Amino acid sequence: MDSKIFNLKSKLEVYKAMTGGGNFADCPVRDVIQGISGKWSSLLVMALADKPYRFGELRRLVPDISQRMLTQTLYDLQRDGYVHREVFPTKPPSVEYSLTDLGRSMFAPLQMLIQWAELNHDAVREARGAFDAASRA
Amino acid sequence: MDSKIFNLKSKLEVYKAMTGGGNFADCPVRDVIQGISGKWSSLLVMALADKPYRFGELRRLVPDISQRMLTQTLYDLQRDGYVHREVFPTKPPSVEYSLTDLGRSMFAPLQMLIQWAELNHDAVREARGAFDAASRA
DNA sequence: TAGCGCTGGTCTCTTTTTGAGACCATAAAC
DNA sequence: GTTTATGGTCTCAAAAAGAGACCAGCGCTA
Repeated sequence: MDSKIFNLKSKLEVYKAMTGGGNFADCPVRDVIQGISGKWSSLLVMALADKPYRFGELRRLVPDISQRMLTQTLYDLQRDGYVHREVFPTKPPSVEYSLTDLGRSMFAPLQMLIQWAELNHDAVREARGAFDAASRA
Repeated sequence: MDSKIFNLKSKLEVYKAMTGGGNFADCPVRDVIQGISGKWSSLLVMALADKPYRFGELRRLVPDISQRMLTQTLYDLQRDGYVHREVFPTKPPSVEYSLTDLGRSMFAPLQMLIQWAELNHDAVREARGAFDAASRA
């Protein structure tokens, strides 16, 4: 195994060995991936990678997130160690959210995916269009 | 801008210009990212990156997915052009799912994230533990 | 001093999404 | 003739998400 990135074949074997059952349940990678694969998580990490933002600023930046989900997603990201939450005792108190070192470290590979998305959204939209046209026929 | 990966500051500006409103709504990256950030999507892409699998095989590989969600997630992945579905006229008919070129191309950056998760799941679990301990106190 | 707005939330209600599991047709194997 | 395997769909319950009212504290303004 000289490649830096293991191919998936061996990954599958590793998981099978780890979980003892030959399947993906309780896979640690799943645990981490699911934490950042929510509807809003990657978007917020992306925003915070730019610079720290306050609650209201994030709300305006992502206008179609509900206040409830913004609160909860930030809470989850904080719990998993990606985001730092700091309250400033102004009147009224303001709260600033920023990425931790772990968060920045995670953003690096996430950015690869974002870049791929940026380069390939035309291909995806085209595939979608073709598929829908075919299923209408 | 000599870096291959643009920093997010400029991304934000680009989106603001594109959407005209200075926010993340209708961002094309969101459109693509949300398609692959479902609970099961990345997991299935990961499995199919190994080799083509049949419906029942995937079901056994990911035992805690419901049949309904497996059907639907595969359908969505097929619609977005990541997965190819082929029916073999055996009795009973068998169906094989495989990654398309687009799917394989997307798996490359996804794998970076998977690798990060693999290397850092301890850090995440530790952060989670510390956070929960602190909030109980 | 009475109203208003701004802060970052929480609470409740409704709608959407997901999960659990029954059901289906076909044909081969037992 | 009963069971087994195929890849689904259908229905109903549970969980998650969205919409929007409400809240407390203070500053501003009229």
